[in-house]
Amino acid sequence: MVTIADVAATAGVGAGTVSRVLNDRPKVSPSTRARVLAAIEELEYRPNPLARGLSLGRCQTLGVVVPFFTHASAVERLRGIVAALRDSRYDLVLFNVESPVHRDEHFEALTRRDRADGLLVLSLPPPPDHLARLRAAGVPIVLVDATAPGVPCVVTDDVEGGRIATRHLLSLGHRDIAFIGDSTANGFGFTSSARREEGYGQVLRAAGIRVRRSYVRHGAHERDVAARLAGQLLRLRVRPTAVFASSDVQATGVLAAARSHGLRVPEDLSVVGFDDIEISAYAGLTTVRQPLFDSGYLGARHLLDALEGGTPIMAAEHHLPLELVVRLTTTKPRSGARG
Amino acid sequence: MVTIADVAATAGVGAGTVSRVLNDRPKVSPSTRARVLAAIEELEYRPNPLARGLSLGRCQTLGVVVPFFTHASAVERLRGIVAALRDSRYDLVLFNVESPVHRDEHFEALTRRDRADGLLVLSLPPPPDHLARLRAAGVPIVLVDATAPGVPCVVTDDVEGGRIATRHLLSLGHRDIAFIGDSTANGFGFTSSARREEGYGQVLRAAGIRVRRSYVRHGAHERDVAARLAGQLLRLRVRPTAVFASSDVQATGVLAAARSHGLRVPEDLSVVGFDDIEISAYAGLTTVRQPLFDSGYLGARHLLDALEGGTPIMAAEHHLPLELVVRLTTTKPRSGARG
DNA sequence: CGGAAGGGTGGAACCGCTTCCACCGAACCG
DNA sequence: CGGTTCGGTGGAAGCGGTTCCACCCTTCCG
Repeated sequence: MVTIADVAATAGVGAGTVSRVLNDRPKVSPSTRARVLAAIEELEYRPNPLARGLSLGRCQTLGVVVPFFTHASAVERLRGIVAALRDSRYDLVLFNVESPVHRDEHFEALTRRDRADGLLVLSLPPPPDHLARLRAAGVPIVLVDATAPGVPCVVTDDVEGGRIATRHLLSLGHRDIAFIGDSTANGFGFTSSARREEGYGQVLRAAGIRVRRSYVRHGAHERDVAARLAGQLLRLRVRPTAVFASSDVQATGVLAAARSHGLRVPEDLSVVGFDDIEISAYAGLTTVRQPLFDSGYLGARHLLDALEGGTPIMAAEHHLPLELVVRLTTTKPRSGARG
Repeated sequence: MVTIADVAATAGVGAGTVSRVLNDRPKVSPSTRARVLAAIEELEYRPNPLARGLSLGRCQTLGVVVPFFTHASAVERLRGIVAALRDSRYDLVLFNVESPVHRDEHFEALTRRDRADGLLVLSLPPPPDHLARLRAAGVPIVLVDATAPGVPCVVTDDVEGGRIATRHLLSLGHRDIAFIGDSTANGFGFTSSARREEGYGQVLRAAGIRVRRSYVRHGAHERDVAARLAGQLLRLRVRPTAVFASSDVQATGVLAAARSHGLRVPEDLSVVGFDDIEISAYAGLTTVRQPLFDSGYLGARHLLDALEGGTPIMAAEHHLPLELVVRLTTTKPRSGARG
């Protein structure tokens, strides 16, 4: 393995000079620089990132903590992150989280600059104690789809998103609108679903519609679970004419349930999702679109800027817009659908 | 930042002793060990992975090179890899590839033990020159869904998969069976699709059916592209009664095309896919299932064993089984469908 | 009872890089 | 023309670990 000393010897200079050339520092004469570059070329020298990292106190690595990274929305956010990192010198290290224990282990490990130079956390509010330690250790951190006091984040207005979806159904004439969202006791502190539900409730109440307990169902963020919950809704005496699911994955579960109950969508049941993941266009799903790719991209750029600019990261909230995408799963309720 | 020297001072021992305790080496008396552990506890000491890596010549990192990591099949394989790494000490560094240049850059960077201790390459046959350099540098490598001479790999029999799908359609009574696969000139050397096509051709010829040129279409591995190609097929004078798509993503494109041409599936058109990704069950797609999760898991385990056992990795081929999953998109052709 | 053997230990050297400091020589100034 | 200044450079120190070697102190054996 060829080292900086070999290059120095070949070029007939000192190691320090080679280092200066490598890092584009001034104070190297053009002729020396050329000689060093020639030696690097000749020996096919590549700096050892570990040694560099040890010396510099950083490791050219960005940690991404992401719960259930195989979920379509997480993948799309990751895509944005990868795109942002594409032209940087940073590698992406993936920390998947599938349980709170899991999450704590990762945060534990990442509470030091030597594991990752910066942290991108998706959809997961870091526990306060970890956050405090991260701050103390000076590890820059950006949250995407989550918030914490004093931490920069990229978010959308989930409450407003809930309002948008519900207003859409309301404006079509629906009054019996159900909601399917994540378990409130998910152990991670995910809040998106609850906030969307909040918007749903606000709009209904503003329209003078009581939010029935039986119309609001919670379960794990999975298609099958959502399908089961939807099945329960569809068997109620007063069946809802529309369902707002707090994610597209759950919405497709609702579609499956409707199908297996012999109900046509949208004639018998309108369905609105949230996210606009790739499958949604294919499924013709009406949904509230949030810019998933952009959220990852912006979060990563924000982190990179802080890292490269050396400025302490600003605790700003970056808000991304939401947009109703009307496709084929929503329409007016049939007259007399009730009862 | 607390270092090994701090721990040594606190415990009243030398740095070497602390290191021995950390690495569970013998030749440390129980009492000394206890004292060191107490000091570690007290100071909340965590070894610096960079320093450790520099000294040891490895970095506790596994590189995963994956083209288009957002594709559902890649995500599922990644899930297997992450699961296998879960209880190891290795971090996962993701190298996404979206162009051959891209690929070469990554391989270039990874041709040294200091970037990753081992390499997992998905669906991508490494170019021979890179392979030679990797081998020279002693970087263990395992291929998943790809092969290269002398490199261990985890694969399925794609030719057989093509046969399975085509036999299924044939046994239902179809004779006009089209194929939609990846571009042959994809620049990456992907071969899965071509091998599935090979199996398709073998079965047809064995049944005495000529493979029509017009029934075989190639394009980028995307739903929309597949939908466009399927549209071309559906407008042919002699319309095929069945389509075998070389992946489920492409199969869903075919489904979309059928829908927009007013054709019912499976009555008017049977469709078989390949992979059995998550969406396939939802879409009711008949497909050839390959164990994606397992492929990632096994590949990673294989690599970890080699890394931890220190044994030079065996250049074995690990074959994973294929299985026909019949759902709702295939049935007998309507009599007189031809013409 | 002296010497060999060997467990237990401290500390120096080393991994490959960055950076600081000392130093050299040329240019510039009074 | 001697003394600053400053661009350019070599080399040592340091980053935080691991490992090797030397050494000490028992223990055991002849």
